[in-house]
Amino acid sequence: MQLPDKTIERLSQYRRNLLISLNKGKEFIFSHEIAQLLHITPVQVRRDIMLIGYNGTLRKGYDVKELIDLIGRIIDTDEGQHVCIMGLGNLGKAILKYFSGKRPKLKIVATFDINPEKTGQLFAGVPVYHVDELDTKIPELNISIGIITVPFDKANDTAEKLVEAGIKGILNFSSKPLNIPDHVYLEEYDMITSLEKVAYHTKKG
Amino acid sequence: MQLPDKTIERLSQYRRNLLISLNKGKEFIFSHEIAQLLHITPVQVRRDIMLIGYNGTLRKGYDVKELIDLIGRIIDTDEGQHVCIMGLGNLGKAILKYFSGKRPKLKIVATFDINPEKTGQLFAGVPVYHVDELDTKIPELNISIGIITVPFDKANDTAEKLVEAGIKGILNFSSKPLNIPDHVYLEEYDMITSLEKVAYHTKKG
DNA sequence: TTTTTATTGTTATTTTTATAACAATAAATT
DNA sequence: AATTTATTGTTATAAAAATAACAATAAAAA
Repeated sequence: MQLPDKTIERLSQYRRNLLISLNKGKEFIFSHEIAQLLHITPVQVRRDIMLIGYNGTLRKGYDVKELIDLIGRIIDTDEGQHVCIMGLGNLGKAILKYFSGKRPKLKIVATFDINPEKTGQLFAGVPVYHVDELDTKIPELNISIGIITVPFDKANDTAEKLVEAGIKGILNFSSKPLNIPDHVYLEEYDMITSLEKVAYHTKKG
Repeated sequence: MQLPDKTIERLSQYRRNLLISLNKGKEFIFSHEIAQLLHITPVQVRRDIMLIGYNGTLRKGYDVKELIDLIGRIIDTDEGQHVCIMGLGNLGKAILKYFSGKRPKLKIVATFDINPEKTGQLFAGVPVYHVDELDTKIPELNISIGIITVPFDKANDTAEKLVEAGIKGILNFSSKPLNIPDHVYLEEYDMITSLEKVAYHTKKG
């Protein structure tokens, strides 16, 4: 099943909001209710749900639990994936704390830094290794996803090391376009661009 | 001039990379060189540059300095804009430090929190006010952009307060779709979605 | 001087994404 | 029992974005 990128993004958001609804005791939900949660149109919700091959019940809507489970089967693996953070500066620490516990199937199991004052310790319960240990720790801890939070000028080196160590996907916070081979999935997450986009639109208004 | 959203995003990235090239002493640059920096195609670069109405020199390329200046005139205002951060937790602190000094035309001039242990002090040289002071400080400090880093359940309240205080644009890190009127520009910056997107693509590979 | 080459600028085409239209139908209402 | 209504699922259309095609031309080479 080949899903559009934008659908994947929305599925992630559907699931998070559906979990909240489920916790509130909601068993069924209409497309227009999901749409309202995300501020999009009901058509788009139905289309996404169609694309993942789920069927709701006419006049009753979608079974919240079933939909959550299906989205999970699309995004997650059964065993979950292990994640590491490259660079334990302010941003790395913030991201580590931000994610911890939020997504059970995506577990941050290690962080890597070059500063010997940080390495060998635990931060927020997660071990801090030296970058030199990457080659052994990535396979040993079965890490498939790396989050890069190192400074601009170190980003490409870090990415190359991750690729060499056998990483499968990278989430890049460094605002530096990375040079990695096609078989490694790369998601750029550029704060400066986002803020400048707001600046542009704010300027006009 | 009505520019596509994606073009704006790339302009921001062009500028950052052009600044680096300029500092290395590069005066002219070809579309394929810019493309290489960002890992996109030269056609896309030329098209973006066409859209902003700039003209390069045949066989010589684009004047780096002129292009940087033009992008600045598109994204920034002459006087620059003032920015505030809502919530001084780990993420808020990391973002504050991350941005400080990076963009001279977008200056973080205040942070807001509800914790009385934090308010009334300085963090990284920026004053921390209580959220109750929002209504007076936003106009007083001429703040037009707000960055939301508060937890999920406080996000909508915070956004509403910003809107009431007269904010013009919001960058939302809270992973919570916000309920704000159309005249306020909203940019969602959802880390969890980004990570789950990587997870989905990594799973397949 | 003439030809070739490298590069820009722009129009045309394709692909991706979102929106609209609407058929099907279970449930509710009359 | 017949009609209306609300909702899903899907196909059709439109909009946005990316890519391809190519004309124009200055510079370089012949």
